[in-house]
Amino acid sequence: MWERHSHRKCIKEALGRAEQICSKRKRKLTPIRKKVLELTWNSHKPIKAYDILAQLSSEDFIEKPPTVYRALEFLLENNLIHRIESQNAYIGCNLDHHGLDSKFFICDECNEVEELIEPKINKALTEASEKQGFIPNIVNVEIHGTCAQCAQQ
Amino acid sequence: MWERHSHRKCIKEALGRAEQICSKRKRKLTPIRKKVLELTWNSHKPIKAYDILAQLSSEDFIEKPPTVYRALEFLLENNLIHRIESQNAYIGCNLDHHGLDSKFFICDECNEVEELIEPKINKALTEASEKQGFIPNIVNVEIHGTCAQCAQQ
DNA sequence: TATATAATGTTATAATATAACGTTACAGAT
DNA sequence: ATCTGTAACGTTATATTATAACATTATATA
Repeated sequence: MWERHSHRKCIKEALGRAEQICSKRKRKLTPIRKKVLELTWNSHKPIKAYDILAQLSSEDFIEKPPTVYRALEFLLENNLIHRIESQNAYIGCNLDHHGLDSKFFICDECNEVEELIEPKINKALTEASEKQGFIPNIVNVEIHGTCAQCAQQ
Repeated sequence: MWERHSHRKCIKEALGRAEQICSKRKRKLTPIRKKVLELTWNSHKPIKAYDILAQLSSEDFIEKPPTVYRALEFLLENNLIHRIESQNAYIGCNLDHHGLDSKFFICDECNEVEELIEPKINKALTEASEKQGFIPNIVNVEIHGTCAQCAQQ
């Protein structure tokens, strides 16, 4: 899926967008937060909290779990990253979320994750909720399987 | 949602169904597995592995983590329970799954969980997958919000 | 009965995450 | 410019969730 894209540009865009969002919301994208965000963009694969920790340690950042979890919390709150629940891992987000919903294709072969926006899925979810009288707040959809790239091989 | 149902009957049905499924598949529903399954049915709220452990200890069962996790693994494999990923918790399942997909309404007020089967959601998910060339295997949908019961209050 | 496999027992430890409290940085009020 | 409150970060400790690895026991069936 991603093998030909310019990933450097990808990271740069993500960071630029993060700066914008934070300044709009008057939140600070501090060096630590920025670094953690960068690490979630190192690839299109989810990264684990303790792997982030290890990477920070190898640079001149402080290396205690709370540092990482606080940065992750901040980034999650601002929709700059998401948590892949089925993997206890985190991944950068570059989409505009209307609501608090996210949906992922997770390839079990190469472990790449692609986030998608698909109004038809949202519509089906909303309708099902209404049918139950359930008022949805946060929706998370994780679809595990094989990506197009890996399926070809 | 559930306040008026006969929960004893609910558990009994779940256990009966589990016996059937296991015998059909030639898998053994041993005392430990049965007990763990029962505990996931104690309420319609997800239960944590270490809470199961605590309950087992208070009876005459052995009380080590692997015991519980093995039982959970067996029950998961046979679709007798599901894992609520956003809570690291487990809940009994009484539905027939055609594929490896599950969808939950999770009430953030009372913590009750309702599993649903909704072909329209599956259709939307399948179509989105096809559009990407993604071959889905396991699908998990967790919808957090407020249930009808709690919304009324 | 022999034997292979499944299930369980047991010890230890890995992996993930948070509590609690102290210190520093910084924005806005005076 | 200083005061002051809040946000951010540092630090220690510990809680929570899960698995590895190997020993023992139970069970089915050849």
